[in-house]
Amino acid sequence: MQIYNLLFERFGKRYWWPAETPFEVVVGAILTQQTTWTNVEKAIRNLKEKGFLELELLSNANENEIYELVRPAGYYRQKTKRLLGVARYIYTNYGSIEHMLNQPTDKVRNELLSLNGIGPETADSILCYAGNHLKFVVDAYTYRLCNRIPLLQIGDGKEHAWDRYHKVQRYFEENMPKELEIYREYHALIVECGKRFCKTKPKCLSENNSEIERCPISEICRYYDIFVHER
DNA sequence: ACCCAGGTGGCCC
DNA sequence: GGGCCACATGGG
Repeated sequence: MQIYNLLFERFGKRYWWPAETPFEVVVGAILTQQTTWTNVEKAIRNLKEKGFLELELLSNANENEIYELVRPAGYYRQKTKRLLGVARYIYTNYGSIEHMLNQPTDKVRNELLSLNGIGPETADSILCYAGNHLKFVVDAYTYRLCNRIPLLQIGDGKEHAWDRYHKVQRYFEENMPKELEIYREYHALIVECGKRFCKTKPKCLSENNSEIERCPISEICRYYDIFVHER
């Protein structure tokens, strides 16, 4: 939790997830896969203008009328299909995302995971930010943080991706308060820190010294008396 | 002209 | 059950 505090002091409250409704979280979670949020915002804006952030309308939509709206978010054909598939599932089985989320965590999670286009990170994002479920979201930045501190050496490879995901998730969940606000802010703080300092080339651990001084990961390492060297 | 982004699923051996 | 690869746009 010292890590959380250090990140919080540095970046402050993030107010995640940036969305007006739970269903918008679902849409955003799918669109943001392997894509920058600024591109996702454009697609969300397009969908919102046409009213497609409303479940019934989206689930009755045709792929061809969605393609162009989703295009700025990249992978637009694939994401359109996934969006429609998920919307149709929720609409026909529950009528609303809130109704679907109003069930035990594990049941919703397994159901989400069975849908095409929803893997562990997307499922947990929906549970944590659209619902009120205590599920910590793990992403690429979380792995990098674990590796670089080093907190939980986990590697960067794609092998055993699911095992690795749940290993990291369990580690965080076992070591943090069971509070929704902390779950939400912590992941958001890791993303913010990652966007600035944890690119694939570890800027914070190399190049100029002023960046090293300003990098919270360096502070964290200093706090834990871990010697950080070039890698 | 590269490289990368808040992943996921499918196919091949 | 791994190890690759397609998916695609926009910004640094």
